[in-house]
Amino acid sequence: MSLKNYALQLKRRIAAVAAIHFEIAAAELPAFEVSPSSEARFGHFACNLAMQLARPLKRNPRQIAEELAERLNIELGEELAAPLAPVGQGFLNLHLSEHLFGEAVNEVLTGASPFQWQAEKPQQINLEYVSANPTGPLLVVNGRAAALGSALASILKAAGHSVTQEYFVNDAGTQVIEFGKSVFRENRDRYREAGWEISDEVYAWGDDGGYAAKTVAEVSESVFQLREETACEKKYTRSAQLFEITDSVIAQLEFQRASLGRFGADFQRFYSEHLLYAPDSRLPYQDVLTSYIFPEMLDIEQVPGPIRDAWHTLKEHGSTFEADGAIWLRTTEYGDDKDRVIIRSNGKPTYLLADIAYHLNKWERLENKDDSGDAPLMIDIWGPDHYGHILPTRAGLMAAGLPEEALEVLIAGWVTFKQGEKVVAMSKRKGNLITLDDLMDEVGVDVARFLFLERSPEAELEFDLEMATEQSSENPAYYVQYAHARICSIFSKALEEGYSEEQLISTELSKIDMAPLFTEDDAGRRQAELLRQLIYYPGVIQSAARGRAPQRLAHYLHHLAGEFHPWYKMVKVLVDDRETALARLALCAALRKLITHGLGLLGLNAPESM
RNA sequence: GCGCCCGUAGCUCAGGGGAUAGAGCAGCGGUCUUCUAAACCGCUGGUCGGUGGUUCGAAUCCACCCGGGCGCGCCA
Repeated sequence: MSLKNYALQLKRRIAAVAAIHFEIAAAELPAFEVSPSSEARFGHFACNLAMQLARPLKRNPRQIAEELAERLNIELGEELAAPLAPVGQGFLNLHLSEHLFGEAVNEVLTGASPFQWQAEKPQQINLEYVSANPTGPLLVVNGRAAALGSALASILKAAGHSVTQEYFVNDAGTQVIEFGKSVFRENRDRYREAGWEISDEVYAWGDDGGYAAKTVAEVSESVFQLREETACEKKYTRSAQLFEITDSVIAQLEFQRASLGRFGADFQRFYSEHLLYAPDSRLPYQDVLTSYIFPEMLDIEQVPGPIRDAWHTLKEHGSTFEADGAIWLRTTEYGDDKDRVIIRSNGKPTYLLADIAYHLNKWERLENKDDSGDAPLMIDIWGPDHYGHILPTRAGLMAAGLPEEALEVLIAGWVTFKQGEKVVAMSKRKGNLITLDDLMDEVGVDVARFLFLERSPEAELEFDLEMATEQSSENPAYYVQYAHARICSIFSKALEEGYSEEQLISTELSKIDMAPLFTEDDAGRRQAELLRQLIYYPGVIQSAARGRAPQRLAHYLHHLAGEFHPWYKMVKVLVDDRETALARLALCAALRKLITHGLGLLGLNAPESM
């Protein structure tokens, strides 16, 4: 039995048998499933083909199932623990032979990467997530996107795809000016106290910065230190304002990167928006701002970067028109409900054009990288306030000649907070927000990640801070991790009790006969159940990848731990009967490997003790 | 008004055509002399928002309605 695609193989064999028996071309067979059985009494896999055939054959599904069962009993032979027989309206439940589980455990214990799936159509995927403005610390919503994106990246890789994780830095919008002003507002008195010369006119520049003191506090401190350390003369001039802006943005990005690293989000690339104006550092960041962002008017033809190329591409495709002094894109031709401005009447590009340029750039990089011929894919994870942006962006990409499926957008749903009974409202302007760093300090990385990941991505999520902190011992993340710690503890104990190191390594345990596990008592039933869950694991990864649904993996692990703990309580692994003990140790070793792997995909640790 | 998301146990949420709808928390009662009690066992808790439809089969798909959230800028 190959653990990884056993269900798929079964399905193919069943399809082949059915096609011959019912004289239907294989391609004409109705869609059917060989899916994990919902309950242990329904065996290991359930097949609904007979029910699906009822309509095309215009026959009773039970009868179809009878005939199918007869054929399959010959085909599957000794792989089945009991002959197939129709159940309910025509289910065929496959009860697998015990010896297959020995093979499965063997594969888990000896395989280099036993859960790594070989995708039928491996894709080059660019996964972009978080991409918060560099104008403040990362917030909890960003944390949700970070958990989601990094877990999804791992899951997609485990499902056989190739994934690049990317972060878009919005460092070329008017917000960065606001941010620089706000930082200056916090720092100007500090400068003066430290003996800096600042004219009243320059001082007033910070008056109307739009960001709250708390939001810019961390960066202000850091920029002030930088000035003190690097200034030739203590004079704050008008031109120093430019550096107040760029240094603030750069410092903020560094803080964000630190938070992301601590949270376990591993990006291969941070793509700065200002590169869309001037790529390959042809112009330093400061010059991009002064040349293209600060001026009131802009001639886009003078912009040397991808943002102009994107405009040209759209124009060449005949998708643009001029009206009211602005350049518009005919997004309505691709399903949008209104056309969109891409170049304002002052010549400056809108965010939509920048976003199109950025995605075209990503797409080019993907195509250059992909030599397999399979369609590459861009997946973006956006905040919930960007729903309205999906249609225009996709329409823009289609207008530039990309296929509709090129971009897939996932929305990370709202996160609200509850402190006991009170709902905590957050506002960026007021500055009473909870940052990702706050959250990590309060509940820890593992708990935060698990709480985010066990929810479906787009649904709203209410985060009960009291529950996550005070009652953290009853947290689902710990519940799964504790299962792992207990298994590790069993192995330590085994060494104390006279088992040798050599005896307990995976390659040795893989040779153990698993037959002692299949007893007729409660212990045997629970052991069979653990093995049943074990063989579903690769399918769970596959399903989580295909559905972009990390919560399926989180729930699976939770459920598996929920099978393990009662068994652990009821059954002693290190019993006197050596054969039973070794079989149970082999089971534990396989479960440990699985849990470590699964937690790893979600970005959680698998601690050896707790 | 148009579009998207959501409505499932007291609370927070899974399940998104399949069999008797699940978990955590909260509540009640038990369990450490035995590999970790961050655990286990038992009990309590549901018209899956409503009404119609499609289907052998609907919490799941479709239509309409009710309720909650968000989006509909020459902002990002």
